Amino acid sequence: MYDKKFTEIENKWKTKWEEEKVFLTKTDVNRPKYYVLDMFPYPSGSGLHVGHPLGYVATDIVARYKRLQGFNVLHPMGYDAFGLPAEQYAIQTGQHPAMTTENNINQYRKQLENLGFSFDWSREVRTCNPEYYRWTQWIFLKLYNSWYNKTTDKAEAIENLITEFSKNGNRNIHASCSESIASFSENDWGNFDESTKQKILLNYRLAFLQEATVNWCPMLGTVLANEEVKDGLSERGGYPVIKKQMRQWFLRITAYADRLLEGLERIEWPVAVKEMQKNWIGRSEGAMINFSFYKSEKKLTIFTTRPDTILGCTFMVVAPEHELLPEICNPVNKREVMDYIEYARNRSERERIAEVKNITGKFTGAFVVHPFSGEKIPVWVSDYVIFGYGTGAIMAVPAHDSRDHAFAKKFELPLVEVVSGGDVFKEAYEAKEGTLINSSFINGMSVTDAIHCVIIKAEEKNIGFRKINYKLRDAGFSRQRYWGEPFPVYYKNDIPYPLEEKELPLVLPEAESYQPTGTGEGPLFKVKDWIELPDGCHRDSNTMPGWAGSSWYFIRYKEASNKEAFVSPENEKYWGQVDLYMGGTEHATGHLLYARFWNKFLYDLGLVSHDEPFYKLINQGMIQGRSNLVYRIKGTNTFISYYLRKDYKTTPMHVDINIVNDDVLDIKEFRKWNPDFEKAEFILEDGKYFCGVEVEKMSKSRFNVVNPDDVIAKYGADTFRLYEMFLGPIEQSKPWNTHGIEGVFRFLKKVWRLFYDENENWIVVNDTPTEQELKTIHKTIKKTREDIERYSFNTCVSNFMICVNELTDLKCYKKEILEKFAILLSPFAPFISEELWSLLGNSQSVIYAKFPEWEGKYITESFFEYPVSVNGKVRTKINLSLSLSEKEIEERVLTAEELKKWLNGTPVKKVIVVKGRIVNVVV
RNA sequence: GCCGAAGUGGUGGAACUGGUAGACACGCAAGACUUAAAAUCUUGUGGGCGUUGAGUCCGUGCGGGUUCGAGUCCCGCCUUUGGCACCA
Repeated sequence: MYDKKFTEIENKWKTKWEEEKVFLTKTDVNRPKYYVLDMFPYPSGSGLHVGHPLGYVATDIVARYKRLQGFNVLHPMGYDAFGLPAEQYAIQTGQHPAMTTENNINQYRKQLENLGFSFDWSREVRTCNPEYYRWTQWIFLKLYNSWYNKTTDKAEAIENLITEFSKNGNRNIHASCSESIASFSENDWGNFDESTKQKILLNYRLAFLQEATVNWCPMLGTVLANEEVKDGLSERGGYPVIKKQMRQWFLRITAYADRLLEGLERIEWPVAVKEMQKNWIGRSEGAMINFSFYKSEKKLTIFTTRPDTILGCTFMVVAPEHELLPEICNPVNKREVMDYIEYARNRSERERIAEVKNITGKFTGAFVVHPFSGEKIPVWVSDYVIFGYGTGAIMAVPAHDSRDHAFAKKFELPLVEVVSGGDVFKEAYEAKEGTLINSSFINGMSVTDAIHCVIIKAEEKNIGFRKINYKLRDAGFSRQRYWGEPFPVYYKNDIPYPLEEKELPLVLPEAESYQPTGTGEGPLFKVKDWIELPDGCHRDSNTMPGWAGSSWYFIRYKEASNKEAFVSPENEKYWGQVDLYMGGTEHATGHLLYARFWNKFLYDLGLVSHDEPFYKLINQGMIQGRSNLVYRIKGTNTFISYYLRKDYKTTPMHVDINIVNDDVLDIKEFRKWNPDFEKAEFILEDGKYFCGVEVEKMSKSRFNVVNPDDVIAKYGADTFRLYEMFLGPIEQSKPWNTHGIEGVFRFLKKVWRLFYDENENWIVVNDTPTEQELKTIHKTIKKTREDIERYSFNTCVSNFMICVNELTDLKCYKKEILEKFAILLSPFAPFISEELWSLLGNSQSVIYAKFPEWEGKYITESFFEYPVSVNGKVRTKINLSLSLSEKEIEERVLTAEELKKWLNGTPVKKVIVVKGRIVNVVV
């Protein structure tokens, strides 16, 4: 019986697959390739839980399916092994992160192997391995040695730029750079000293150092990326985050903003992820417009997306950090304004967000002159204007912007309606519909026309120009951390210089302490003999962020063993784009954006062949935990059963789901579980203690983690795989619930019984299949193909069940049929399929089999039972030949006896016949 | 507030381009086997009315619309969920 044998079968094939290296993949230009990839895991200390494999099972099915179709399939796995948790653990326990990481990886590997995945382990990568991060550092140096040429719209070597500078200065250069650089001639360039040259070049490099306001987390002692900060708190740990000025490495992702946006059109990704990336990039079209200060040469430049409302501008607002602020302040207001700047600086990000409704600001005493109306307009300062976006200054149009409206209301500033259509005294009218009023030369125009007209006019007057702005910021790339890639640079007189390629990898040195210094230097700062170089130069004490290694690992898989290059051109080209990429939504704006950026950069250098790395993306849903709760009556050691708890004040507590059965607590085990509960009292109902239930994230602290190893021990990996697929569509999140697993297990037992009777006698015969049997199997082949192609794995499993139910009813034990079925099942339940395949007399593994083709002649029906409806309601069914024409069907239906009572003599208006589908009679 | 996704039996879900709603499975109920339990097998299972059986009405979050025909398309609402949130 299968239920006694599955462990033996699974162990047998696991060993055999490994011995025979059946999953080893080699480049083969004579076969079409298929690249199917999972987002590689961070090997955490708690191992895999049942949620992790969901995506892996799906990709493994696709990988095995594509192999059966003759594709050469690349299906690798590796580990995102650098990162914070290992380091936090090291700080707590003093164990080297390399050690704990290695242990965790071994644990993961074992668990993954138990699940029967067809990974080519010879290609495994670990981002913390020097042989891997040597190339991460190499790519960093490529970024450092490149600039973005806007004219050719791609990254180019920095040498070209230097050559151009020495020929023509920077007058012809159109580049992405940090700040606008004063123009210089070829002579100037020649006369600049080394330090000036390097500082200028840093402005152009794609990896560059910059003093910048960063998210500094004092508790973690590190800088965090925007996406690591949620609501002003660190995502990890939930500690407060403040703004701090620091010199950091940045990657110039903003140079790629437009291409990152455009590329989304050419890939098949979930709309939600595309939307998120679009929002994150945040492209907005508008204009830069200068307002001259009253009786001054100085200008205030603002960015607006609504130049049409310019005549409705009644005041200006600048961010507290705005550089002009100190000089433009009227002496009378200066004191107050300076106090305000100080106040704004000391407000943490969290306070600022929490107090959005608390509008603050000060009048600077300065005025600008309206470029079109000539009116004198006051300039205010407020922290509702963000320094980091646009120019850090805005023209306020209270009638048509709700933030300006609120500000005007609070400080009693005037308001002028310029677009008709709303009640602007009540609330700002922000719609782009309506006619311009009170607006001199644009009166009567539509919003769209007015926007265009104002920009043209501003360009004519030389006070402004069309401008596209992005929310996307250059990516901070320094972390004050130990467990990451060291920067392959050294500093001489505070100027960074790259290491030579042959000096790579720059290996992470041993450290005595992993504690952050707290001063903004990384822990490496304390490793003096590493950080300080004999010639007086020094290294960077920071390391790269977690996403560095994961931004290109999908390329390394194409040739993980290459010692001379990050990948050879042949292998890169052969495996090309990732055809299917599976992973969680949590990487929508982090990993997936950075990986696209790095890949586009490598594409510009001609190092990869596709500018979009991942063609098809699927986000697998989360498997949530199903927690159980017990309720302790406050101030006592008495626990009250779930349905009785309402009359008491109780504290809910998570309880280990392993000592709960069908929500009933095992009191004996509970007493043993924690010494505090040894003497606990219980108030029961029907002699049972019922627990509460909550569906939430699976985590150790909630005691709701289900380990796949336990499920596999009880039912086997095949059942586990089938069950995870059977739960529902792959993209959907769902709670783990073992109730249904029996059904899938039963199914495999039923499969087994098509080969063996209840006394374990082999019952397969070589007889010729009947029409019915052929129909069943060919129907299933067709459906399985179609469903895998659209990633509908749950319906595949249903269809296997239907097929087996039918074959069981038909008592079909025929080799010809069962052999086909074993192949169909093999991507989903590889172990049992492999066993049955070999029992059927095949000496080679089922992975070398050919996926069966279905033939229309076995499936085509000659008759169809037409549902006949009258006025859209199904009234009867009439069995008719499918060869009948629509006219003939109509005649047969109208004369049919069964329909008489419904027609009841009423004249028939119309008959709709859909061949092979339905007949509808309209009366 | 803005943007996106989704609401189908007691439960997970199916229904691909509008064409027999509830496939498949869980659960439940009844029965067979068994001293008994488990396992296995058989039958039933959206709701109401009716009933020996047939029958018949209602039913895919709610209200409207398009259509011979709507779970599916359109409009308006409600709920759940994910993301963004002073981005000018």
